[in-house]
Amino acid sequence: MPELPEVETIKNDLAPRIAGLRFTGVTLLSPGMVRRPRAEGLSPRLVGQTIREVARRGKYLIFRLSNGETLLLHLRMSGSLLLKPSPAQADSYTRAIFNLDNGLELHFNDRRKLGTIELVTDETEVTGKLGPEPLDKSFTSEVLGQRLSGRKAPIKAVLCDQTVLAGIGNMYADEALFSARIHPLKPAGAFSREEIERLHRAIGEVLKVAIGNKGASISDYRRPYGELGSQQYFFQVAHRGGQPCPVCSTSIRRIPVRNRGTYFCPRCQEW
DNA sequence: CCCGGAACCTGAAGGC
DNA sequence: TGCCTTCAGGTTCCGG
Repeated sequence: MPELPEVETIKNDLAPRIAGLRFTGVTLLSPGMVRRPRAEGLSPRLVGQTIREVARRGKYLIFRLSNGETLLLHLRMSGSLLLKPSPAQADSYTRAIFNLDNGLELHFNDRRKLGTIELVTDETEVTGKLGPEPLDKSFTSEVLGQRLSGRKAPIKAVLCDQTVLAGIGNMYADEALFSARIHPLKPAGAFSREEIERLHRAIGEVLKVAIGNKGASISDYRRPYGELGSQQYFFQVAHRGGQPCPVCSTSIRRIPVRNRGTYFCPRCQEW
């Protein structure tokens, strides 16, 4: 599942290969994934535009275009972006093909069709409600404390709320909470300053390590040339239910939080 | 505003 | 072998 480290890896892989290229065609195999404009309106507005810049905000992959407009892709749970030499064979999960003027094709593959494609004049129409970027210098532990204050929902759920903090999802929320030794069900607004500082540090470290490992290929995630990430081999608790905690060897538990599989060590993360 | 649950979507995995 | 159910989890919507 692509979260911040996976999208960051895709951005880093794609940017040097496609920045400066021009879109020469778009084929929509699952038009329903286009949120705006209407699917028929996408191609006329996109074709002919040059990619000025490839960026990331939260879990959105952003293509800033020469005419000032912005193409935003979201991979949701099962999406991937593959860069292939043209003509490339679409497979059964290919939902959109973007042709580029140097003969490359960008394939948006998505088993479950939950990914989204948006082309907008003002990208804040899409990203405006996102919380801070967790790796920005301006994201301090004070900011984290302020964002959590007053909230009674489980910290795990609040960490996954993109309007609170952008880019963290199920896997990295579990990893950050383990690293900070915080129980996932504790109310988000009830932490001491020391616990918030621990959580803040854990979020930064977990994300940076995962980016260094090029993301986690738990299910469908692939890098643009089809390579896997390696972060899945280094997870401490995520997707490791029943296995021993790497710190204390207690069996890692899996509980539902907001209907999401949540992994934690009941000893290291005592209530 | 905040919270929790359902819905979206479809292939993979597991039970019988 | 095959049918059926459950699971996966990012986001949005809805009711309380």
